[in-house]
Amino acid sequence: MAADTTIKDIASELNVSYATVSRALNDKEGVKAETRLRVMEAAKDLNYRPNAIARGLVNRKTHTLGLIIPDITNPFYPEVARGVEDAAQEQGYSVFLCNTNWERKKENHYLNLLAEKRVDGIIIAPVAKETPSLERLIGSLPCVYVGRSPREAGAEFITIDNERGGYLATEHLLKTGRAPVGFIGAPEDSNTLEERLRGYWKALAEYGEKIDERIILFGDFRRESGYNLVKKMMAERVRPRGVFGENDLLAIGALQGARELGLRIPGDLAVVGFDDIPIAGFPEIQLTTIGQPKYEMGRLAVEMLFDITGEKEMEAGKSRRIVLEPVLIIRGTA
Amino acid sequence: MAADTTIKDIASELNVSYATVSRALNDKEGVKAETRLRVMEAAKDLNYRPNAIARGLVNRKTHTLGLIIPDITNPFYPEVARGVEDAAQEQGYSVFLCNTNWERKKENHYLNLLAEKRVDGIIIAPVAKETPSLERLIGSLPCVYVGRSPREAGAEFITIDNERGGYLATEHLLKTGRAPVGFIGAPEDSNTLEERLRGYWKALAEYGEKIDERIILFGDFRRESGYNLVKKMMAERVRPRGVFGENDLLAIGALQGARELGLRIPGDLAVVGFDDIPIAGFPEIQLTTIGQPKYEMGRLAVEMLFDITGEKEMEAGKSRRIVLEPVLIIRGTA
DNA sequence: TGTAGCACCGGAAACGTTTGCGGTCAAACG
DNA sequence: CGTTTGACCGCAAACGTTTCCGGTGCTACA
Repeated sequence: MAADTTIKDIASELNVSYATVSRALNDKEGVKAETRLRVMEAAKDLNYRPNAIARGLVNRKTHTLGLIIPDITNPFYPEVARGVEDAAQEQGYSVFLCNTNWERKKENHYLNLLAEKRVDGIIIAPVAKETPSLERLIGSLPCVYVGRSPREAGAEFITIDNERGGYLATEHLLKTGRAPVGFIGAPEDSNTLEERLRGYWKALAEYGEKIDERIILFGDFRRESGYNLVKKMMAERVRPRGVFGENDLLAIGALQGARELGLRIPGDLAVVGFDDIPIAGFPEIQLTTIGQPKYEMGRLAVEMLFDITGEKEMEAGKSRRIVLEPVLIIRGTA
Repeated sequence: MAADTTIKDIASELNVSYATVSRALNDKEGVKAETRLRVMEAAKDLNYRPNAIARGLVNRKTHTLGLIIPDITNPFYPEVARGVEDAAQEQGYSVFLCNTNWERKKENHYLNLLAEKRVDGIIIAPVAKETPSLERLIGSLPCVYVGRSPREAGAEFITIDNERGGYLATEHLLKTGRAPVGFIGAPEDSNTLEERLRGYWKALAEYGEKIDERIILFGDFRRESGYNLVKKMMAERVRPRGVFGENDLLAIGALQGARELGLRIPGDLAVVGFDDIPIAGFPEIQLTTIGQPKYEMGRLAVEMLFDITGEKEMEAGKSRRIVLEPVLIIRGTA
């Protein structure tokens, strides 16, 4: 709008070259202390604001990160978002927050956009099992996956062991005598489904239970889905006495659906979720679940990114391909 | 990293000037259909990606918005964030999400950063009653406030009538015979406190109750604060039979603290909150509260922004200074 | 055949920085 | 007094685009 004052304005005001102004403003050497002072002063007077766009063009660096998440409305993601934002800001970076709403098309769109905007790196919690459009970018744009370990070798990631998490959840249900236990999940090819489901299968197998497709139900990631699915599940002939929800929102929905059916929790039906979102710990909910260090994962993702770009090396001994150990948090629902 | 291919690469590949390439790529006229095709093809072959930085420099437009919110972890804000993101994306804009963590220093920092990055506009849910550093920017950078009406004339905003909301909440408590009713709020100079508190006062006055400082308590914006504050309040000699929480998180914390004290809700203590975050409607919570159209507010904010910049006029009749009517949502806690 | 008009294209400036290179000037050295 | 040195600074190129202005060649008309 109102024409910004540029480095040239300062230069002509002071009768120096604008190279000098640039040097003065950036604390580069080769400019007299007095000149530097005059420049600083003029800059303040003229209300000068460096143009990060121009700067980015010549430096080929934008000091900007892209963060792609599927659903900012799911309390899991804001937590990791805070982690990445805090860590990024500490290094003077800012972040583009992109919400894919679980749509691959949108994910794709944002991936391209971020590449065009020449962000210095991307952190992504992908929508689905695979992200082909990203794989094409890798190599030209540093990237770390969070929450899922990507198929391709060479890609960096931070995640927890989803299979083990699924196993732990199901095992807990089984160990406390809740067979048969059902599964409530998101759409078939979602990012973490497969692994968590595999953990579920594994526990079933280990405890001599067989897989029953009638109580393995898929919907979407919203709470309502858990609510509907549990009702559907309870209408089957095999009535499960335990349910494992792929995430907490789903599990909480299941809780609510079950209660509406008149079931007592955990007496008639035990429920365990995944993520340990803040609400899960509310006294009114007390959801048994699998914990993930969300905020820390966000931070770590940024650290890994900076390690790749050379912006800042990680502490020795830290890997760029981290899979964290999930922990079972036993509360009231199982 | 791997050197990006530029418009010049395409040009030299095809033995045309890069002006022509630019025209072809941007669907400008003045280039033969056949040439255009050849350019498009070469662009695809060379995996060309327009450089938004360079583009932004010459166009003086970044197609980027800044969104500043105090706490992405409070479910209120992700909701409005989704609104702005969706609306922005529809016009081909992306958004910088900045989280101030209720710190004015960080807010300030981000304001400067966004200005340097030459975003095309800013949407801000401010930390405090006043935002001096922003006021200096206004005029050079289009901006709309959300959730609070700024002091200065001329600034655009979308908010609900916080005073009326506070009034409605308190009135409901009073009308149902819950006097004395206490107030739980955030730090003294927070963005919405004053107005909501004024509504509280007004209702008190209207119902012949007098203000009792002992049951007007301030903490921060987290749930824990509500939890602690209600306990403190209940230790006073004047034992309130109703509490109005400045936001839902606070109110829910109060709920939990009160229950832990052995109080029955709403029998012994009635609680009403503000915001109507998703959890408030959970069967386990059933918080009576004041509703705000969060998502819509986000959308409207960017519409207003685009109206200012001339990017896209708003529908006729819509104002750029909107104060919405709050609605009381009666559920189980009052 | 000369010329006006038009479609297509190229040259070059501009956007606001950073930075390599070279120039000036004074001090210091022989 | 001449030369070297080093501190300070200016010039100009570069980053990757867009866009204005003009030039070329062709068609169509007089």
